[in-house]
Amino acid sequence: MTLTELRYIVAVAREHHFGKAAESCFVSQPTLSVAIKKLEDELGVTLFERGSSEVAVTPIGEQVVAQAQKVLEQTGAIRELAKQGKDPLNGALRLGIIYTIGPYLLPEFMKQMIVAAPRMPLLLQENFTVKLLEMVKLGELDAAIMALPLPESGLVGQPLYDEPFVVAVPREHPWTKRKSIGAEELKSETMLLLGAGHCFRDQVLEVCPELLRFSPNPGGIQKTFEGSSLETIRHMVASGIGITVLPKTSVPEVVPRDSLLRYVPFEKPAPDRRVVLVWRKTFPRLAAIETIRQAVLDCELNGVKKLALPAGPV
Amino acid sequence: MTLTELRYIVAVAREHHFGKAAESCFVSQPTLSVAIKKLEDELGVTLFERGSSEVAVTPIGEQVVAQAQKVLEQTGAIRELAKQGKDPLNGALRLGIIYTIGPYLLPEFMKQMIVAAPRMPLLLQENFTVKLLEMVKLGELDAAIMALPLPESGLVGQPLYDEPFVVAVPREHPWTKRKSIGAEELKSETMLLLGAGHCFRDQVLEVCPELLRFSPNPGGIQKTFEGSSLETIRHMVASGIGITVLPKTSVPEVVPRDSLLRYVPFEKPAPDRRVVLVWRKTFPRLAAIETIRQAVLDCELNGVKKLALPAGPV
DNA sequence: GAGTTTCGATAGCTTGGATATATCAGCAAA
DNA sequence: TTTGCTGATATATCCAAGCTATCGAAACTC
Repeated sequence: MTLTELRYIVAVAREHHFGKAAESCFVSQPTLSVAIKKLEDELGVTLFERGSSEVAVTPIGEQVVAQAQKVLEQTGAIRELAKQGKDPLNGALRLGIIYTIGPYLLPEFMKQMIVAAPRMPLLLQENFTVKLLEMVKLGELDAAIMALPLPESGLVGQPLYDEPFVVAVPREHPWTKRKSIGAEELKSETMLLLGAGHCFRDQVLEVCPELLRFSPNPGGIQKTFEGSSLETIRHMVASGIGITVLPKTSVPEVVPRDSLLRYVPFEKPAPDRRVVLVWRKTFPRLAAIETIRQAVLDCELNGVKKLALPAGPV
Repeated sequence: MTLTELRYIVAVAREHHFGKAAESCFVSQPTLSVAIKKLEDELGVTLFERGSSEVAVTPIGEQVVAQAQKVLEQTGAIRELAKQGKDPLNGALRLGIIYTIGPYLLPEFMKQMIVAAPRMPLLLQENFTVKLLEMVKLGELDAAIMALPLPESGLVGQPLYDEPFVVAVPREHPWTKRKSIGAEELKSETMLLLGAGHCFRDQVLEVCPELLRFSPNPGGIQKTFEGSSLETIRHMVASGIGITVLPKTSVPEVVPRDSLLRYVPFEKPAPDRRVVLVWRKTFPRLAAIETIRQAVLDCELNGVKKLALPAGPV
């Protein structure tokens, strides 16, 4: 049984005439006759009673034709589904993002995406880098935004932007007078850090490895706060416990006069981190990926360097 | 799009593995891969995301596969329909029968049919020969039982039995003493006949053409009763208006003592009529036709000669 | 890290079936 | 009897579905 044969019998039932049915199917009359014979043989029933100058549909033929029409309608529905699903920018996309980027990138990013891909709702999830990588790999997420460096993952990624680090100090801190800070100076201060798992913690330690020498001494110069976020760290800095390092995108463009914090850049070349978009190499909706990348690049981001580098394995 | 391709994608969605899906479809893996590629190209969407050591179904793929399953179920329903409709003795059959046979054949015939083809209900219709022939020809009936001779009809028929005629007279009629009657003697009596359209009327006139010479004289020896039936004629004979000729099957096997009628056979060779079963040459349920014929032959019919002659054009 | 295994994609070939044209056979009307 | 219409049949052609063999990438093993 083939869909073509079903189309043929529906046409004959409609036209009551093999020749006209063949014409309406854009095939020759013998083609249609043979095909219907084949179907009748396969089903073991006579669908049409061929009389001279008239073709009658047998009772069983009526039933089969009606069912064939249903089948054809349902195949039409498949095409319809495909047509609607054809647009890669149509349908939800599951996007992961790390904790230290999400709160600062998403507000503007979502505005861009709603314009760029109004029919692609985003299912967002904040998590740690390693967890996001795993979820992308398992197909639980379609893509994720995170920062380098990444462990070997078998995924592909594309750089989005480089984001410098800045030092955040209390309003009364002596460094508020400074134009810039050297990385090695951090070790002389009480440094508040995110808990293990946050990649940003590791990135900061990378900038000033000497901080590690005092770890894991909770009463020492370096303090680690598990389960915390950059915002809670920021509040702690405001209270005068210590200082911290923040990614530039988390710092407001204009710091209000009454803010309890002040931000001081690093000496050039300022340490930074590279933010990338990663996805499975096999993910089929590449246009969706590109739209996300473009939406990020279109965001007004405080002091970052947008990148136009090719995608590659990460 | 083909049903085979739909089977393939359903298998892949089920197995999450091209090789196993191919195996379950009894084809080679390349065959299945190529077929799915072809369907994806035709629909313009990616149905499966081929990763290393796992195959994921895309969101649109999920929808398409679900719809494909519906289609396959519905095609299964076609096969099911065909299987049930395969038996020619399954499903109603529309049978016509002439007025002068129906009341006498049907009681026993229906008993036979219920045994021979319990799943083939009969839609019965009594009418005149010419009307029945027309309806069979137009496909409004599937078959009909009637008596020869027939006008050229383009149908095929098969003899069932030969039925002798008998003379019916009032109980007090002098012919009740006779062993047999000659056809030419009828013209001396007041003859009651069915109205025009009843073939039996013509068959009786054929037996004794001299009756026609007095027609259409309503006050004469021959009386015609339009809209009547053999039973009403019989009652009129009982009342003594005249005599009539009846087919043997309408005469009870044993005539009750208190009957107002008596039946006298014709001289040998007794005039008779041939009862046949007719159908369209193209009618596909030949087994149903044969079952009907056999059921008639199995009937206990009063003094008829069953026939075993081949079918032929009538 | 080299070798092995797994899995889907690709290449090349074979064959069956779907299609076409040409023709036939049956039937009805002229 | 002829003519025209209908679906069936014969034969040829060609595409596509199928196969085997092989590749390339990735993952696993030792």
